[in-house]
Amino acid sequence: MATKSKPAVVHNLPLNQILDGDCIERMNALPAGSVDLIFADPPYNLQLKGDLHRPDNSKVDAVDDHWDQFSSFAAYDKFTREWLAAAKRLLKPNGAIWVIGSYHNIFRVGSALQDQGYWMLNDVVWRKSNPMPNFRGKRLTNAHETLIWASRDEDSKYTFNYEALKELNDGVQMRSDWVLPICTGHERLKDENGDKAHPTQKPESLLHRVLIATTNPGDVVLDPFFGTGTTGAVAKMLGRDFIGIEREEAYRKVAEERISRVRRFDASALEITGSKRAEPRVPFGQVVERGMLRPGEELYSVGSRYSAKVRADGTLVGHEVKGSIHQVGAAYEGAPSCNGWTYWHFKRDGKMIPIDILRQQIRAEMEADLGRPH
Amino acid sequence: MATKSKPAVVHNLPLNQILDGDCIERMNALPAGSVDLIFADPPYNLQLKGDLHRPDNSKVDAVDDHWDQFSSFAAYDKFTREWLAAAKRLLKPNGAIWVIGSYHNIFRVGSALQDQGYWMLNDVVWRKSNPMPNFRGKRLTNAHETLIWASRDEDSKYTFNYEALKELNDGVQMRSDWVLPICTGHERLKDENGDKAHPTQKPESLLHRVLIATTNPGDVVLDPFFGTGTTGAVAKMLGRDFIGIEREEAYRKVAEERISRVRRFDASALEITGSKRAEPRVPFGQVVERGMLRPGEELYSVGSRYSAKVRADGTLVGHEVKGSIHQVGAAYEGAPSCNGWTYWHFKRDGKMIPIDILRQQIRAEMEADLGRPH
DNA sequence: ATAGGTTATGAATCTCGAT
DNA sequence: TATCGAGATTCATAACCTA
Repeated sequence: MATKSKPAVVHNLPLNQILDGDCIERMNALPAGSVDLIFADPPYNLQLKGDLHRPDNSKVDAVDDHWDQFSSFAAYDKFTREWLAAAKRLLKPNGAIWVIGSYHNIFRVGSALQDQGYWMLNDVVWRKSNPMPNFRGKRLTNAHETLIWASRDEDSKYTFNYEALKELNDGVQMRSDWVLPICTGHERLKDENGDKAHPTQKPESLLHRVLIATTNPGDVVLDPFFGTGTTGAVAKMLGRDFIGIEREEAYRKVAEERISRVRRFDASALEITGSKRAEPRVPFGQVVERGMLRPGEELYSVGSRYSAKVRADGTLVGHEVKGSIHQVGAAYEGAPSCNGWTYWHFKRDGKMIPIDILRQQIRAEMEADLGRPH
Repeated sequence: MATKSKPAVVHNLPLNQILDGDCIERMNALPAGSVDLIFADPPYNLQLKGDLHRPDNSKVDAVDDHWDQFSSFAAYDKFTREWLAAAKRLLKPNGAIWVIGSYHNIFRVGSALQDQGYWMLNDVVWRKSNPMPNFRGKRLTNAHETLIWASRDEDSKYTFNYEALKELNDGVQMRSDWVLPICTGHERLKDENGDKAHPTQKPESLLHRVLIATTNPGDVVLDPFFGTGTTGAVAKMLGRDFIGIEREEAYRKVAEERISRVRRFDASALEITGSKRAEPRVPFGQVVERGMLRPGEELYSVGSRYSAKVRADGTLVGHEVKGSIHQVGAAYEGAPSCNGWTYWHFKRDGKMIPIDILRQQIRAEMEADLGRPH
């Protein structure tokens, strides 16, 4: 219960500390209307059945911790409504909340927020640049999580640093979808055995954006599911005060140690994120989906030597070959590889036009598009 | 109520028609368990206060239609639960549903789906490449909408064309975030005055992806909030049957006219990349029976690390193990399972050849026998 | 030292038909 | 309805290892 970097005086709040115990009881013991922002990463209530193995037969290290077990939706809803009510009481009138979740729980959380009179400002999609794939090929890769940003009341004058976020986003408005990598490498905290200290540690980049967007220096940020303390670490860096609540001793210990190592940034030291992006990859299927080429339409190689027909899934069928634009081109040419974008042409008004033109159109739209997060 | 392109016989379903009236009543009048997929774009229950003006003072043409007005969350929930229940009754046991929405309503919809026993498969984010900017700078640009894909029951054997979607995405598995432009240009339907015919017309590219992913040709797709008929138009193109329900006369008229102009793609363009799971099963014993491998011959794992001997009944004997090609491979690797077809190799002229080659030969012969060239 | 190849791993509601 | 066994299935990134 240490990790102090500043005396706790205002409202008698236990600032920059990690409280132990149950988050609902702890929140109810704090003074009402004293917190500027709450960031919450509650249990997701995953309902996993058996083990899952990768195609190489290695076992996936699943989230099977006791704190993620609920007996029913009703039990999960009860828990959710109780902690959200405690959170609302704690917020200042102009305070706001962020909650992160997946499709297992976020719809329950969102409904509860609305029912309790929170005012939804945005739902934000964290698009993971490196998600875990779907190993059995039975669903889409679960490549995102959802955050809800809501103010305490409909008429709250919430904090939103529009200009700062615009700067973070190369001068255009920040969108509701954020591309950020998951937490790995040195940032990922390990326990004594070298295993991950927490199964669901969030990346600091995510908290960085949340806190820059919706708090000011000196604000009090509370995290009722503190875990290994990402919220506290980023809050300290950015000159915000935090209050953490975490009932697992092991997590608290890791978090305290972590936060003690964090240095507060100079006011001038705010991070610049200006990584150049490679040209975005455009799947040929998008050309078909967007109706730029129709299923059934013929494509031709240079000189019309070969032709193949477009299918609805973005593959080609030719003479005894089918596959991607690259594969069919390579097969015809007897070559090990082939750039289908420059190889294939379509006919318009008697003219042969390379399909790469269509890719360029799509890329132009993507460029024109507002917002290039990250 | 026309737009027929095929006689309605199966189950006496009104195929390829647009029904008028209330969607709940209409759905309840159709036979239970008769529909493969439901795509629903229900009212979003937007809570707009006054008019919204752009910085140049032009007025934003908001969704303020009477059908989007609900007096409370309770009223919206009641409506949602009623139409979802009617939809569930209509679905075949292996049927599935898609619902699209925004943060105003999707949390209500998601909770209702879970409460009614639908089984969530993915939430999908439609990331708009060209969203409307946020004019007031008080929030993030609302640049996405959310779709929920759920099967009727937890144990439904739902349709998912994994390989086709992988092709659509340039050979890597499709993710849960889809970047697609909003509906504009020629695709956006206009009324007699040149105004948009429907405030929330969805892009055909979105429906294309949904229908390719989760239906097969000939499936019946129902859309209870048909609007201007994007679902019907794309279903017709892709050789699926549709049933539309729409209570607004004006929308029905636009939709009928629109769908009548759509041409179905020919069958060969609708064939998509298939699944290996659908290939006929070949017992390893057939390889031995046909003399492609002889009893007593040695098989080797990759790198010749392990070997085993073929027996006359199509089992293998190795070092202290015997059983199927899969069992012996799994035992050697200490793995929970093993695909013996790709694990084992035989030697010919000093080269190691995977036994899966032999299975492919047998399958090719089986195809030839059926008189189906290719 | 560097380049290149190999291995490890991440909030996951992850098979299906025959018996 | 439960059990059994065939056999289908992965992407991005960082750490580690080898030449």
